[in-house]
Amino acid sequence: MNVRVRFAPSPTGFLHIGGARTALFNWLYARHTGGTFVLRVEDTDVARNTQQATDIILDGLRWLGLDWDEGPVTSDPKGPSKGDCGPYYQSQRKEFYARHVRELIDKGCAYSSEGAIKFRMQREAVIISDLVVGEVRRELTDREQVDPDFVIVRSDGEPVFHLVNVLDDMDMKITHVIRGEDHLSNTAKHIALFKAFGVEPPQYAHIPLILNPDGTKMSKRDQGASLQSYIDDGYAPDAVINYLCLLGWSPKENREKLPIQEIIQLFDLPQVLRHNARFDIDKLHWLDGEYIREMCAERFRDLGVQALARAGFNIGNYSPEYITAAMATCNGKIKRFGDLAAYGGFYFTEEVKLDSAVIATDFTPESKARLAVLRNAYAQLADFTAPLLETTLKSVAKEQLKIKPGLLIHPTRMALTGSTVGPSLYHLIEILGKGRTLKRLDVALT
RNA sequence: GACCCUAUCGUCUAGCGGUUAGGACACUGCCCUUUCACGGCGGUAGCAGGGGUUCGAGUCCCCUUAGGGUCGCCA
Repeated sequence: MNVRVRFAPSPTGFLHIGGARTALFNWLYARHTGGTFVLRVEDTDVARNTQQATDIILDGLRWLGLDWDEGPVTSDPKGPSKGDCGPYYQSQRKEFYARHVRELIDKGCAYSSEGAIKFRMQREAVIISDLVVGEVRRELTDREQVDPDFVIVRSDGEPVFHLVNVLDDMDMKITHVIRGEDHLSNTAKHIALFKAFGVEPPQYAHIPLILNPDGTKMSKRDQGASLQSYIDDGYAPDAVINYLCLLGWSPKENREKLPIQEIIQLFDLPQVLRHNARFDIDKLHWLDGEYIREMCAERFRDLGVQALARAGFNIGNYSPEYITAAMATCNGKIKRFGDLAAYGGFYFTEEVKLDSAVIATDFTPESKARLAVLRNAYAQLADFTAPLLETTLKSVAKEQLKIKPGLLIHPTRMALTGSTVGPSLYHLIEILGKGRTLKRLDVALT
């Protein structure tokens, strides 16, 4: 059987991290089985859905590297698409829905009620055979006992989610519906709808939800709910993907970090866990650091430059060689690119900001006197390279000042970078160059 | 209120009747070290509770409790 799965987001203006994982699991299953990954945009709510909102979805999926085999090419509902089951925007499928609603009415499966059209739902329990959860016998709730029928077309003529979702899955020949567990109860309605159309329902796989760290449902407004926040904080997409895979699924054998190709190979639906998982930002942070550390110098530099540009640095003012060298000293030291500005931003600003508290503690008259000695020693160096900078500093400390190098190292770092943490001191000085180094030392000495 | 799902360290998980209950993140002790980070060696911490089944239960069954989801003219 040719597997066909789909991700069917509604353009609400942001891509939920849980939605991103649903997309990921669909994508993984498609890639694992050699099937087809379809993207369908459920833009039935005209008032709320804008092209801009759709771009957020498309760009988010692209950022994650989740390419779709069928679906829209642009955020324009009337624009081009790939695949034979289009249009892939629900706003463009009105005729199709209307036709099938008539079919339901003709069959006696649906009827008008107060201007809306309702589906005649069965009263018996529905058996849902789920690849993840197992067999579920879904009984009617007390309210449903009173009226099991549900609206499929609103009184304003707009078809509702349950109907269009089923109709499109049917039309797009979706074989496996992989979605959040919040849809499990609704699946009874969907199965009944499929039956009414005389079509065999797809296989279902309801995956557990991603919860907040405190165990509550992660809603739009919660911290970290939007994929955009991870993009903004400078996480690497492959790290985010890897982390998301670890929520509700395990590669076993005590493995945590593994390449996407291997995940594709190992991933399968029956092994997906049944219980919800809390989002652990600390672990993502760690994983991201692992990915960043293994980046080649070029990728690190390029992503670093992007992050600094986002943070407002004018890196265009510096030479490519300078940028490359500066970035090389930060490579492997940060855990996410959002931290780069604080870590290596001093390379790209002409004035180091020293707060008054630091000046009071680090630049006492005593330490200033020591710094002045170092400044003069450095001023006489013709060769401003790391090994010489190191031996010079150490000899100034030990032989001239008779102190431990650390007492000189720390104020020097503070004067040059404005921070107690940062890249290797001597390499940083070499890159900064004699001009900037002396200038910054002078500023600290005043 | 009803219906559905779920339950191993704080968190993510391995475990699929017999284990000293393993790993990772986080936290933490020591070592390394010019900072930070990395790395190395340790440590704290878990089977929600109660009944069964069984020679034997984290693993199977039931109940309770707790958490999550659903019951919309939202998706």
